[in-house]
Amino acid sequence: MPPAAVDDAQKRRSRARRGDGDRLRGEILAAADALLIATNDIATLSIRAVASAVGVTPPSIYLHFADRNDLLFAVCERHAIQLEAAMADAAVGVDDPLERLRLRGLAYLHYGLHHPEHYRILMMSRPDDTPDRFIDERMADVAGLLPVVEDVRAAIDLGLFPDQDPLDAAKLLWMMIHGMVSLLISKPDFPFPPPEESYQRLYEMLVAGLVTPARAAPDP
Amino acid sequence: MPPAAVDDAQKRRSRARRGDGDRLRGEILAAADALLIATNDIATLSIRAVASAVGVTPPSIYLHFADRNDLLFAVCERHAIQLEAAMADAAVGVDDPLERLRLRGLAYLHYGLHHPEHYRILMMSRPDDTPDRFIDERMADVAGLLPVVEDVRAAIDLGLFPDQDPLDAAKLLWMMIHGMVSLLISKPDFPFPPPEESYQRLYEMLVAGLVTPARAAPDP
DNA sequence: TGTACATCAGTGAACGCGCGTTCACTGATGTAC
DNA sequence: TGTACATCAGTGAACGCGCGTTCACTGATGTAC
Repeated sequence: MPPAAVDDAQKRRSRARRGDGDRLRGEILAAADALLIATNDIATLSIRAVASAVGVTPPSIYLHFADRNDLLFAVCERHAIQLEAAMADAAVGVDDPLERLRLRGLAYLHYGLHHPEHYRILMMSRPDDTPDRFIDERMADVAGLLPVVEDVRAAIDLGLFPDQDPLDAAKLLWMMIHGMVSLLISKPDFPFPPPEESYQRLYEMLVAGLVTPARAAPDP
Repeated sequence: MPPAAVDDAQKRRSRARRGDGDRLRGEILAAADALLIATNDIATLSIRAVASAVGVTPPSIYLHFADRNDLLFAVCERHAIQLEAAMADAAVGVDDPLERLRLRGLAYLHYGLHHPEHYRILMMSRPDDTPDRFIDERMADVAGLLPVVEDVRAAIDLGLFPDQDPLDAAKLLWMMIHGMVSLLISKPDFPFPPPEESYQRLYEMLVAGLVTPARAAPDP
């Protein structure tokens, strides 16, 4: 006789034990994530689709999430954490602040390209589609902005960058890498150069300036 | 007695004359545009909503557009032309290629900020939401990229820029200004510096480089 | 050890909605004679 | 100038769909005695 408690998850999940009412919550989030990766379309993340992927009826979702928006919010949270982690890992063991910045940006680029729909939700949603309060307080972390600010500050302290507001500089860097990621995502058929190449050129442009030194810093 | 042919447009439009079957088409596009500006949400651009705004029944739309996607495509076309015109006007009468580039970018920024939903459709849509074939052939013009390429080429010829592929450089510039516009649109509550200020700093960064000259071009 | 009861994770059916699209049609406008 | 007819811009009603959400419920799990 088959063990009844095995989570077969294919057609009908086993009922949660009294204690772990939160088990379903985790499964819902995982299913939503998988669905998002599979379809690459946030519109397919309907309550019904998620419920069916988990093997549960739609009303069950409401046991764990107030409404669809709340579910999407939770999914956002996961991705934000993933992106932050990727950016944090990228700079581990590297001392040069300039190189740290380059690597963080590269990690950001890769995250966006490998999780386009996640990135789209996080960074490209219509503001009113984003769950309430997600932007204001969370956004600075979401973008992984704080470590970048630290790197910029370190670069200034070392005399690598001219003196400037590190936070403003970090925001500007965010804008630029976001431009690259979001355009590559939205226009996949446009003949952009390979992402790594574009990134390298962006980096060089920023470091050296676009204009030939003769004009940038005229010799007296 | 009131003239019967007056287009009262409020409740029931007068029937088009035999010749100008295309009259309705123009009215549909205008209404779609107005609706988009008013609601700032492409989702409200349903066949029904547009028809009702024009004062016509939904099936009438199909007399002029194959389907909803086709209508959205036509709306895109309008906006693309607007954006191109704004960028073209911006550089009129200016000789310095660097200044031309700066002004074109500024016009792009302003267009995006003043028509966020138009910009969103043009540049931030999920690729499969964009009407077929709009991207590939049209996109280079849509972004107003060709004039930018010319300016970059001129800058190179004058020795202002180091020798490089002008088209690739233009694509990179596009990415950067797009990053600014799209992030400002998507995160209106995030404490970015004022757009003009960010733009000025971006421009300076590009021209002079982010890194202090000492490191960028070490003196022998 | 055995029974009555409370808990609460998950169900099944239904609601009302707005949507894109279709179809057979109507009736004013214009044309041929 | 007058009448029969063709054209075709626009209509009205309906289709089938998937959606978010609600409600009263069921029945296995755990607890009290």
